[in-house]
Amino acid sequence: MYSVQESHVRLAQLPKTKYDKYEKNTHKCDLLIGVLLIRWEEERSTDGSKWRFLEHKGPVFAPPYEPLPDKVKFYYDGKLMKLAAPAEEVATFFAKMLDHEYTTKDVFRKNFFKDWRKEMTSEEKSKITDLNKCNFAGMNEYFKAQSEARKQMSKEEKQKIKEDNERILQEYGFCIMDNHKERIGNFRIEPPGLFRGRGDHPKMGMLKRRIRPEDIIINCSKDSKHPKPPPGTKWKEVRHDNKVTWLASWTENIQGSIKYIMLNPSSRIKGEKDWQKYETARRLKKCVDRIRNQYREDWKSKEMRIRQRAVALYFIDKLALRAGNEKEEGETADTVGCCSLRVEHINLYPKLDDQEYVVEFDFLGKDSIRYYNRIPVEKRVFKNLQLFLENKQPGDDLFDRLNTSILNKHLQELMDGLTAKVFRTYNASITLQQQLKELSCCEYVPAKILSYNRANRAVAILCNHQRAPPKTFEKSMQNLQTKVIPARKQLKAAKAEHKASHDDKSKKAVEVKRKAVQRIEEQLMKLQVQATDREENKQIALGTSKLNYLDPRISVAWCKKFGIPIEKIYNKTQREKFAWAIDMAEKDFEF
DNA sequence: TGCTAGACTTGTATTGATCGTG
DNA sequence: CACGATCAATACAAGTCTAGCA
Repeated sequence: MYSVQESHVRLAQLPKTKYDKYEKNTHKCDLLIGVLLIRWEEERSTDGSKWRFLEHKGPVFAPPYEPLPDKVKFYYDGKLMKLAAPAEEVATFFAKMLDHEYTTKDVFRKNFFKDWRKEMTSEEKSKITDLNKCNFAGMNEYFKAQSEARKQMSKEEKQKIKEDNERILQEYGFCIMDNHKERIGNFRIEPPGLFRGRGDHPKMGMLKRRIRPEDIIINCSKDSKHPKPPPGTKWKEVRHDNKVTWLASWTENIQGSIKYIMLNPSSRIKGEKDWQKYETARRLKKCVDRIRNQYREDWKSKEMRIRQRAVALYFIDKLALRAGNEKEEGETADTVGCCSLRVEHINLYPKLDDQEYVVEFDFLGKDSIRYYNRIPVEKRVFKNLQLFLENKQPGDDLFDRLNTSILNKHLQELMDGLTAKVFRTYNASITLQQQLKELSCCEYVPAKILSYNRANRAVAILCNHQRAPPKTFEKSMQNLQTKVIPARKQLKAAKAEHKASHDDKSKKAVEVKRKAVQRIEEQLMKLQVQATDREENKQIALGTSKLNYLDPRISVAWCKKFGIPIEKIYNKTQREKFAWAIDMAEKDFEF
């Protein structure tokens, strides 16, 4: 009926011709194949359907709760108490987190306690009225011992677990979409637990309830073998919607939002979408000058809404800010993006140090990561901002005549498929390309990698992808330094010996020493490069931009141009995700 | 026009596996 | 070979954006 093919095999075999027609209009590939592929492409996109055939085995559920052994004690107000399973389970969620800062936060404790009480029997409920009187220490110790025991398991036991996991992966971790076997991204249902919101989240500590088959909607094709629910249970629904890409979904109880099971980034469906994203960004490259001129003109508009739109777009373009959708107050942490900036988030300085018209940004963005930046802007922008601030309170919207929907509608008119986030993709990718051109230095491979990382870093800084310095940072830096010093000494010694051996005219010995010197020199250089890289990377996270913003073809082309093995830039998973680019891009690829 | 549900991308934190070293 | 450091994989939260409805 259909043939099953490994995804990466297909990617390696097929796309050359298929992608070529998008890369260059002139392709030398077989015309017939080209035509077929074009038809295949069109078939795929015209009616919005994402697949024709989809078969999978459904999700893997969290294991049922196993009550604690009797030796594990819980005390309330100093008195021993045995909890019934439902309340005990929720108590273990809290007990496991005792070392975490969360459990000291008022909001977390309050939310937890409220939801915990809902799981109690009426007797438990009447006794347990104060979280401060609960003693979870016994439970906490038990779980610590458990995790310790897991670490101490014998090789055989560990091997057994590994094999079991592998078996589950093989059975549930793949699906068949159209003619290919594809890896599923998250085939396990999230287990119950306490909700851990980021930042100042009003719902932190609430109980994330257990998901049952009755909560799950299955999506697959009619003519496939439908997944079976676990014995004695039923799915909420089985549907056959090929306009969407997900295999299963359920509604989560904290925010009431929908969670999905979808395919791995290595899958065709994700890869094509990713590629499309970068093609949109490349189209923006062609018209970005026009758009920039346009918004600069709009700074002078008679209409306030147009000026606001133009200034916001300028920020999105220049600073790579996110769009900034409105959020429901009290449902989530108070974070903002460009369109939702408030008066309190910026400061204006007509003069600051030796710069004019400086705007200072200070706000919490996605995941409550702080964005702090001071930048000089053009006088017109500055004057506009002053105007927007007139008669406003700190809590008022900076752009009161603008939201993401208005902005995106405008962008759509400027270019087909253009939205606010395309600017982030475009600016990230173009920055990488430029930086790679500027920074590329000597032939030494580790130094080349360093310059790649620097280019990557420039992007991460632009996108504000920060991280807290790793806890082990100082120590690992020291470790590196202690390696560098002996290497220096050795080098010196080797050089001296080398020189000395010239005298005895034993050519062989000289050669040996020369090699030794060279080896140590290389080692030393490698260490120094490593140390520099790490220092510069202290509080910047490179992963997010590498995975989501940088057109992988730029990196692939760079590798090909300088003969750098792709493995130095992308690990196995990343190579799978970017298989399309690795296959497609030649050394002269231009973003 | 505004609102919401839904689908999909992006992001950090945590967990698990692997690697290099004493 | 045990151990900690490091890197990769996983988990899941938090964004963006669209479509459809009143």
